[in-house]
Amino acid sequence: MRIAELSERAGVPIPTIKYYLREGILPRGEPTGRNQARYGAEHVHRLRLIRALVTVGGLPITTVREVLAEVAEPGLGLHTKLGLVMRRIPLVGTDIEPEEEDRERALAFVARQGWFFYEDHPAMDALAVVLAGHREAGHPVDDASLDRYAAAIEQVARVDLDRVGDLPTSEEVLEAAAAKTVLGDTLFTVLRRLAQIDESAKRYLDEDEHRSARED
Amino acid sequence: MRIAELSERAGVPIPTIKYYLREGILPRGEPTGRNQARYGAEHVHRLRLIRALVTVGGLPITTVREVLAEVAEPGLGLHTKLGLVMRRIPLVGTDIEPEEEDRERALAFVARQGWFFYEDHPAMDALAVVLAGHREAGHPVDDASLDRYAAAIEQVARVDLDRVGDLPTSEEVLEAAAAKTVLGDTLFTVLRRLAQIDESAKRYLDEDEHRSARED
DNA sequence: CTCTCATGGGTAGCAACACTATCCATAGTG
DNA sequence: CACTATGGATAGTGTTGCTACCCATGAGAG
Repeated sequence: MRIAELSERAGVPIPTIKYYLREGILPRGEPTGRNQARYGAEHVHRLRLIRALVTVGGLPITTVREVLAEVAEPGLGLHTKLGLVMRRIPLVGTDIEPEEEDRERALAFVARQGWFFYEDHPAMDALAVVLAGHREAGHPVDDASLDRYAAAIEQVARVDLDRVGDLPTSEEVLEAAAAKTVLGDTLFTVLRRLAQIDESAKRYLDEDEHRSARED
Repeated sequence: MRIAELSERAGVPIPTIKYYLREGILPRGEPTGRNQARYGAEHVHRLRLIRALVTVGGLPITTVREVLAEVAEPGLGLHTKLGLVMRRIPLVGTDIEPEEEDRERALAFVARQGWFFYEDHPAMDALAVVLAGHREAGHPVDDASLDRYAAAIEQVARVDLDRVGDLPTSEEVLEAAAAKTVLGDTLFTVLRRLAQIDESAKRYLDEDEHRSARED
């Protein structure tokens, strides 16, 4: 197919497709002449993936390029490779500089959970930054809450990894992992909000009704 | 204190403070003359809160204004008010239009969990959008995974609401809830990444080591 | 009281980001 | 053979979150 059909099928405007081609996040089609190229189903799939990562996952274009390039790069074991892909996905817009105190809490936390971790992993930095952010905002997180979160999150990570492993090629595993991580972050945020609504309703809804009854 | 000291204590440059004043997300100081005003500790606190919401939570400035304005607005019961504050916090950059199928799955999901919900709540739309995103990206989420996520998230929401309720004034409760929701989204993402690393290590690290041993 | 520098307030400018629009030589198509 | 579509490049646009500059006024040092 040519660009018009690709645009049609993926639901992405032609100028945007050209932009992605320029940026190297969508591979060029197979050239069939000086100014013609043929695109395939994999281009449609890639475009839809990019759109989802950008709009739903909120990933910057440059990161999409890095992540997809890393996925395509062959070699190494699955855990190692997965780790490399994950490192590309940004976690926090660093501007807040964590104190030593925050870094120590981050380390103590993972140690307390008995989690396997790398001391210099960006996610560890990010944890320190987030703890610092809470503290600076005047709403610090206490260790007890952190530990209760951790117990729940372990379940989540188990689900995350469960279905991914049995895909045929390691490139498919990596793409699925990247997509499910990025989109899963958003999914997760949404589910948390829904669960909060439920929890808040269970705790305070009666109260509110009594209150508005009193106000009548 | 005057602006220089405020800037110093909050760690925010003077031009940025002026910008926040213009945008109405930082209240004006008490005027002491035609071009003088006095700022207090509450301004320092507010500035730090704004910085955390923007840099760690990734909230747009306009949303910060809306959220803080909503928190300051008095009246109504706590659940109702909390709901109004939460509605201000954006969940997804809508560009993907969910299919009927996605909306139905979203509704079926909350019904299956027995969660209290509002059919037209932005979080319900967001869930449909996220499900659509996964599907369009070629990595749909199955109901079984969704349900397992839900079980874990219920725990999280319980922790979220546990410590907030016993603050003295309802404005404090609301600010805390808003801050912990926004910053908590980021915290959560980071914890998930750390838990994924642990889970991936537990599953694949041995494999990787054997593999690199074979490659020696 | 005067000199100097800081302040509040406003307007304009800037860098990054994610597209869009325009242009042009060439290809495919009726 | 006319005429639209294509690939490729270069330039422009709108939004966001600041940053720089300007100016009249005010505070504080000497």
